[in-house]
Amino acid sequence: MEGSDYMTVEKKIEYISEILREKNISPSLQRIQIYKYLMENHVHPNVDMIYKVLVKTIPTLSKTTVYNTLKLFQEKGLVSVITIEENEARFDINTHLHGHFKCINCGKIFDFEIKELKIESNLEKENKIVDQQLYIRGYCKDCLKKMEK
Amino acid sequence: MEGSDYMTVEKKIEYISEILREKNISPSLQRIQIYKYLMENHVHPNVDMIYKVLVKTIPTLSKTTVYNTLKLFQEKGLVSVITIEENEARFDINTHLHGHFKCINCGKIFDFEIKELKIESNLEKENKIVDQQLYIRGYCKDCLKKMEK
DNA sequence: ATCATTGCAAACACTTTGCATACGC
DNA sequence: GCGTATGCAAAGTGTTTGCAATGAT
Repeated sequence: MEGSDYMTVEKKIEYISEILREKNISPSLQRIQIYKYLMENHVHPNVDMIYKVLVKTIPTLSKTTVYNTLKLFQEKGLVSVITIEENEARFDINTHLHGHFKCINCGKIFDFEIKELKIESNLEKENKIVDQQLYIRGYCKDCLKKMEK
Repeated sequence: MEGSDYMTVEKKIEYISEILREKNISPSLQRIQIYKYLMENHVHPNVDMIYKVLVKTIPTLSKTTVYNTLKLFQEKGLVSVITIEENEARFDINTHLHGHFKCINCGKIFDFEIKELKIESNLEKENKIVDQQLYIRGYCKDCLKKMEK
């Protein structure tokens, strides 16, 4: 729901609280703010990025809480973990299926659209799919231009 | 080339040496054995699994060498890194595009076939793709059966 | 008062780095 | 003999764990 951009802060907090309650998560300040950050910043942040931004408004915040909360969100299907980086987890609010491209030169990660994806029909029938991720690694447009010079 | 299953050890070593030389990698004992292991064991091993098996035949082997070698192979496009696990890298000989399913209950990882995949045409035109990975996380057939009971 | 949540500090595990030793042409 | 490859030990880094303090009902 992208209409959330136009909500007042209070309405947004109530909206997020409701999402959390639906998943049986009690809406604490920390949890609301972490969800709000992910909702407003589709930048595939890692734990440190989330922590550094939120600790400014919640000075007592600890990284453990960020870890705990993201793990909880993940278990409840609210966020998906992007493991395209080899050394750290990144997080994204669960939206429709889309791919992630990572530039192996500048490190940038961006989304791309998946138009069609067909896999073995048995896989979907026999197993229970929780999460799908398509990763592409390579050199991005901008880096290719710089390399030509 | 699956005919490699029927090769004598000597022929296989010569075959691997040639693959390495083509990529400007001097075929040392360690490098050959690591490549051979990946060629014969499509089990998406992590560094430790490779190390523990090979140290039996190469007692002086160190994990650093396994790390170095896999990084080199990766740079030269001989192996692809599977980052479906959140805490460790796994490795696979580069073959045709296929997906990896990871059971979030038992931890098993297995391959599946991708029948069709269409992404934004601009992505392929404008950027240079080096590696593609499709990951699906969920509950596998066997674990679902056990859960029913 | 009780149970859940938070957060500090220490422990863990995978990976990288620095540097000395050994190897190969 | 000289450049490359190897491997040990130490350091680095993201993440988890144990447990005490805090907060909510």
